[in-house]
Amino acid sequence: MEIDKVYEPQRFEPAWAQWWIDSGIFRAQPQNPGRRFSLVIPPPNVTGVLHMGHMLEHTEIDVTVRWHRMRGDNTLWLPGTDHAGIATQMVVERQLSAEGLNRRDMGREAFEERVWNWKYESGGTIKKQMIRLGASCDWSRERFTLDEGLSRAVRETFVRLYEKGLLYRGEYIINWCPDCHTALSDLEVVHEETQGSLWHIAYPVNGTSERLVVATTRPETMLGDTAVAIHPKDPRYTHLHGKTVRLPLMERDISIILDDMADPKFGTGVVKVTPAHDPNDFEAGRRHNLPIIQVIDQSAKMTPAAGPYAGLDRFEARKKVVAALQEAGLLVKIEAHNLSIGKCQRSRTVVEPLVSKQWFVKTKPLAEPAIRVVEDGRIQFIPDNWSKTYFEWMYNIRDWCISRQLWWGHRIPAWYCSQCSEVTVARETPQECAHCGCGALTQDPDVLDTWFSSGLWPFSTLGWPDQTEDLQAYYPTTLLITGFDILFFWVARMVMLGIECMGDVPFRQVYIHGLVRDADKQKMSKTKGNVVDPLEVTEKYGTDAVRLSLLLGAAPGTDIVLTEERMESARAFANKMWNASRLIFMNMERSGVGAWLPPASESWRPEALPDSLAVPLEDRWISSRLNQCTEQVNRAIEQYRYHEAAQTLWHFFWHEFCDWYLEIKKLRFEEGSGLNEHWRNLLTVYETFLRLLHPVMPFLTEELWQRLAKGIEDRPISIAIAPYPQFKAEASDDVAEHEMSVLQAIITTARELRSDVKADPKQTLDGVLVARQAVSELVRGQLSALEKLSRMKLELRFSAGDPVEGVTRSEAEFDLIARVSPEQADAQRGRLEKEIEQLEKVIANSSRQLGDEKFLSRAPAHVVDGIRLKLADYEAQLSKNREALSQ
RNA sequence: GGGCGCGUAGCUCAGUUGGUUAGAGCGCCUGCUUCACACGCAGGAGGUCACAGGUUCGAGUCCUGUCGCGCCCACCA
Repeated sequence: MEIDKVYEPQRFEPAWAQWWIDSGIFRAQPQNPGRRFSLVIPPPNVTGVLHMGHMLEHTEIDVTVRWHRMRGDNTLWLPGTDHAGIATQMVVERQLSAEGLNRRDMGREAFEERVWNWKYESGGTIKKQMIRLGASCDWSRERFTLDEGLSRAVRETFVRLYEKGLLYRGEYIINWCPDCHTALSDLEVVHEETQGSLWHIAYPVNGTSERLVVATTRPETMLGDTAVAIHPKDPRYTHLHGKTVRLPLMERDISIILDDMADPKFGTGVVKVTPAHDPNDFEAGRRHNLPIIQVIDQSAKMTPAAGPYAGLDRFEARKKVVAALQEAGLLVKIEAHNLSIGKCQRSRTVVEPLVSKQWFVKTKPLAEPAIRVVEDGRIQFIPDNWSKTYFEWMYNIRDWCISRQLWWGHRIPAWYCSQCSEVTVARETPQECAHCGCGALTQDPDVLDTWFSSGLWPFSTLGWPDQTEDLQAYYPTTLLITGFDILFFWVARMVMLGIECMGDVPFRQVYIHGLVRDADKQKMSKTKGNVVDPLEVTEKYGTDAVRLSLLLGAAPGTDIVLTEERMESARAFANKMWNASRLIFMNMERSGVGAWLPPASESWRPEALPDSLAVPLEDRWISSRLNQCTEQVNRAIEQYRYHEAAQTLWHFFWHEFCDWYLEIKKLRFEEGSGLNEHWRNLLTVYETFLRLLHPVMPFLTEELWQRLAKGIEDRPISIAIAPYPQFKAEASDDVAEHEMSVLQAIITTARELRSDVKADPKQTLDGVLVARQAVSELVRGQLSALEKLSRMKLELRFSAGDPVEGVTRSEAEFDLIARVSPEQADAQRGRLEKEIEQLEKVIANSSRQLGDEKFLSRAPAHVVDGIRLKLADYEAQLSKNREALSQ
């Protein structure tokens, strides 16, 4: 059989496997309990995978499940959100394939350049310019969206919310990005701590000689001031209430208002009020019916209302304003001041609060039931503390600005009548105004926030608003796995919209995994350049190895550190898997064992050898261990403790199956008796383990399983649809586990002994094994295995007998004596002394506890008994060691 | 300002309801190319679990405080 000595994933992982590191184990489960945790990997005929945006754009490799389904065109489709980036990439990928190219061959940079060019050519920039010129735009933007079904769902939702009065269009102050030329939701604004200044400006009070000094971080906005505010109880200023001040530079009289917004302890206690350019001031303006004067426009240039400063950039205007104030002697002082300024998440431009007409969702009525379902436990967060974060946000939620002035996205299904100015909201393009009946309708040029449509994902992907079979079967789904970075953006909105549109929660549990971070624990980001490219590392280490290292790091509540070292060690495990399999396959060939699979539905209880009717100890042992492993893995997966599952699998295979079981089986094959039964037992365990490991390493296990099962008819087409191993109480074998642990102890002791006396590795040592009565049968039966694995020629005794020259090591069940020269024996003393020291320590510890009345009376019996037993062990061993040392 | 979390071996981290000599991977040291695997095998060193109190028969684990670090949210001009 030709199998490479070193694991080379490229040889058997299909090209699309590289896209596949983040699913399989993590999936939403259909409600049908019979199909719980059926593992899915794509059948062999799948030729391409379109992946979620986070892989391509953000390159945060989150270990995420996404419910997916097959499309008729042989493409595995992971329905994601409708980010324009994905849509664009999909279009470009199609173009490439028409040209006989693919993105992997052309490399990441070339591909991204091409994506960018296409975006550019297709109108992104043109649209921007058109907006700047004030032209209307009639682009059919929906051509960029992924799915007509989703567009329908979006329109349906919009209309429903509108009809229920949960949507409104209003003039409010919103976050505006002057570079992207669009409104942003609060969440899309990132705050950055910046060193700024606090300018103190004097406003002369009319009719007095007094001046009110205001403190501001944005002096240029003073051009749009329509009031100054003082605290109603601030004794310094209350006498000025009712008077007006003269707004410097603009020479406009504005009123003095009383408002809580002015904090007497901050600055001078006087606040300038610019309703057009500050959210706080906007609210204050509403309260006091102040006029709104917009002095900065959508491109962050000063408007004609700014008088002499019109046309200037806002930062330029700031300098000029400050200079003019200085000249007028109205600039009292400038203080250094740290403030956090809002920047656009996408373009990093400083956000300008602007008053404009936008669509908003009333979120309070949506948030209330969304809070309740988490309180009631109908949705459960894992780890649970995320629900606190969720509540925190939900309780303080503010209305959600959903209109965007971007060139892609779902267009808002609202039309404005040029006759009566009323709004018509409709699922399909209306022919006439719903209010006056005229036909002069213009559709709202804006599109919806991408998270609006993303929030519909749990049911829009299932065919909603149609009542499809999918919807019946899969909504609500059981589990969502995601990163906390989109808890508010996405998860919270799915919950709100799911309850609103479907009347039920979209999922029962939300598993929040950590973010993947680099070796320095930094969040991966393109700008930092610390991105681990999944394509590169899967190419280098293999998909399964990358996946395994992600899983090993995926402890709940912690971030996942992805380093080359971890991936190397995961690859080493894959290689171990590969080579152990090689050993098995080569020996199968040698023994003339053909393809073979155990009956999948049956227990893996090992079979007896015909000659003795005895079941080989190693088979009973490994079966019991595998059963334990199965239980632990199943439980770990159920509890989302993936790192534990992966580690358990690792330990079982490497340190039990390979280190002990295969080593013993190799000896059996040398002996050459009862081969069929040995094979049957070995392959049963091996095959079961492949199935157990499959969700963690889908490709490797599929490959090995297919080789094992080659030529067998009437079997599952893939390991993926073979049943997942389950714990079987009757498969536990405590006797075998104990007996095996004795054998392991003897062999380990022998190896330590060899090492201590610096025995030549090639030399077989002579020795005596004194076994206690309880294990006499065992060691007699397993003598040849003991001798080979310990490289000792052992004389078996069941009582001390004649004294033996050499070094002695003792355990509860046996003494092991190696015949060595006195010089070699001396080398052993160090270990004995150290062991004695340790034993004395733990004995003192245990004795102290057992002598403590309070401990005896209050500790549970099993703890006390456990310590008693241990103490007896320690003492026995201590005396043996002292004896050995005194020889 | 509010909220969440972290500090355990040189490094990266596990440690489930408090209980018997605190674990893993990587790295390090010694020996070994033994015909599955040097991406390996065998053996080994290395931790007063950030610090200080408290609860308890018993604390890495629970409570309080201190120090150090990280993240999220927030309209202090």
